[in-house]
Amino acid sequence: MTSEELLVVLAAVGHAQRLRVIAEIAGGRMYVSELARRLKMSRPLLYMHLERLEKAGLVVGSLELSEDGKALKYFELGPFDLRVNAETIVAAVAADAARHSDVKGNRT
Amino acid sequence: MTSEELLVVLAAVGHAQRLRVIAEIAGGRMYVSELARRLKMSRPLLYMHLERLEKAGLVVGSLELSEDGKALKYFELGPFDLRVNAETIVAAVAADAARHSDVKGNRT
DNA sequence: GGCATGTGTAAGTCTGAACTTACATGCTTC
DNA sequence: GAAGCATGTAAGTTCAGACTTACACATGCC
Repeated sequence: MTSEELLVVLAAVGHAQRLRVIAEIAGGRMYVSELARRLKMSRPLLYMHLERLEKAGLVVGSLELSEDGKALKYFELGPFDLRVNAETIVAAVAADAARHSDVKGNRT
Repeated sequence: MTSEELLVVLAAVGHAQRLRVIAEIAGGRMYVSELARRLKMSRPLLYMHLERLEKAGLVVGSLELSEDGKALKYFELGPFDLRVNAETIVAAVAADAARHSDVKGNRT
């Protein structure tokens, strides 16, 4: 895992609103508008956060059609279990250095 | 652990420069100016990052006197091993809610 | 004294993320 | 066709954090 990949996750999870989003979704999948009401957050804002979380692989969204024909975008938690310690971080940063010297796909 | 405490750590670690700082210090304790040279980062900037990391408990600083009388501020890694998963996050957010209702120190 | 090396901080800029308001679209139901 | 509820996005503002330059101060050495 490169530090870039690690950062995407850490930066995504390092925000109060997004922690709340994750905690809420952890209780079960939910569509965006419903989630916005629960968290008392504007929908566009929630949208932004969800995008960020999704890019980090922390949540997964899927657009579905409800029985009464409404399009609902459901989100649920993606599987993640990250360990944050010196070892993880050193490995990630080292992976960057490796990638930089690894210009043409040759491995060390 | 409240989400606030969790956020201090996650936000601290969720930054490229600070990951580099941690990775560098992981190789052994080092004083600020030396660290700044290694990372090719201005000292005041590094200072800011170190403060942030220290507040999060990720690094520990100690001002020491070198043999030739110079004051050197050494930093080393603090012990940390954080698990980032749904469980951790839910627990942290729940801790907040508990604290809010827990106005007078009574526990649920 | 002057220069090197170190710590510590103040003040300012600048950029990107967070957040708001607003509007487009689509589908039902009355 | 108007109202209600949903998704999706565009445009603007606001603000905190990142970053720079600059300075004050101390010590050791030539």
